[in-house]
Amino acid sequence: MTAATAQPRSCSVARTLDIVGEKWALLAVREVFLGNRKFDEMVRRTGAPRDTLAARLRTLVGAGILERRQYCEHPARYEYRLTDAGRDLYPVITTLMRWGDKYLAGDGGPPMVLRHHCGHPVVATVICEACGEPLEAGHTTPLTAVPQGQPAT
Amino acid sequence: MTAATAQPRSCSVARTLDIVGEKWALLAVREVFLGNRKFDEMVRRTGAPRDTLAARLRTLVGAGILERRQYCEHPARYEYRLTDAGRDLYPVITTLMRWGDKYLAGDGGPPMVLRHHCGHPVVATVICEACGEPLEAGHTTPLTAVPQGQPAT
DNA sequence: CCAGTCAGTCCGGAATCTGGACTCACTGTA
DNA sequence: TACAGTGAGTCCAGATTCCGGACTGACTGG
Repeated sequence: MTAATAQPRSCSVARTLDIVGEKWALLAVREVFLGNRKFDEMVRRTGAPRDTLAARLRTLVGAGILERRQYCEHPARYEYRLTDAGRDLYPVITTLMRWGDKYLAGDGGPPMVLRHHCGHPVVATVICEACGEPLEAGHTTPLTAVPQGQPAT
Repeated sequence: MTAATAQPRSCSVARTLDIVGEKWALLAVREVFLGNRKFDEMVRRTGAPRDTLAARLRTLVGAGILERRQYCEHPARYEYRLTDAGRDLYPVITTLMRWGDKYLAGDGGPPMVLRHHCGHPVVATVICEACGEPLEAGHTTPLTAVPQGQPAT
């Protein structure tokens, strides 16, 4: 057994991406955050193939991120609601959004702006909970037995 | 033309996911953050198929997130480094990590811990840059012409 | 009666993913 | 000199997934 057979790193990022690491999954969650909880509405707003979206929603429900709830008996109609775990994905969505706003906005700025209840447009910033300082790559070091390379640039 | 033909929402989240909305892409970026800049090392640490990783790295370089740099002439050897845009993905990675730490950690807690230079383990928190308050789904409302549903739960 | 909504399923072809083998061009060890 | 190992990929064929569009079934509203 040489170094070539080293096992992949076990890490929360990888585990999380196994569930939501796919375009349509996260876009479905975005839609629910925006208040669109119905299947057809999500299809229209995301542009996902109906088949694929149905599969993703099943995964998300199975993972405890969304809850499928019947809101009408005849005919049977369902809506998808965020669980606590789903609501905790909000930071992921907003940080993705901020990155896109910065690097992919065309002329005329970001295509969608959220307003925070403080009155300002939402600009999501990530801080270290302990000290309140903005998190930067160079300011963190891994604390694991698994060998790492040099700390990030 | 009925409502059924409504165009998908144009949004920074969707645009960003077109680039990094795939498991291996983000795991490759994670590796570079951890200091592993070489192709073979990334293959080992992520577990990605070499082919797929090579394709993702090309995409990431094309998108300006990574930079492919030759560090040895004979034989030709390359490493991948983060650009400014790549470094700005750190918040995305850390928020994904926090979610996984909370919902997917098995017994014995998170598989990897980062230490912030303040001395504490990193716990990434997202705040509104304007007011400093933690961002929550219920505290934001979309400001767009595109029709939305009811605000998120 | 007709159109529309809603929540999907079904289909077949296209695209992508996967693991493994293979290629060069070295370097380091025996 | 031979052999093993590293590094950065490419190539392949089979499996899987994705995609768009058509379809279903149970309604509602005009």
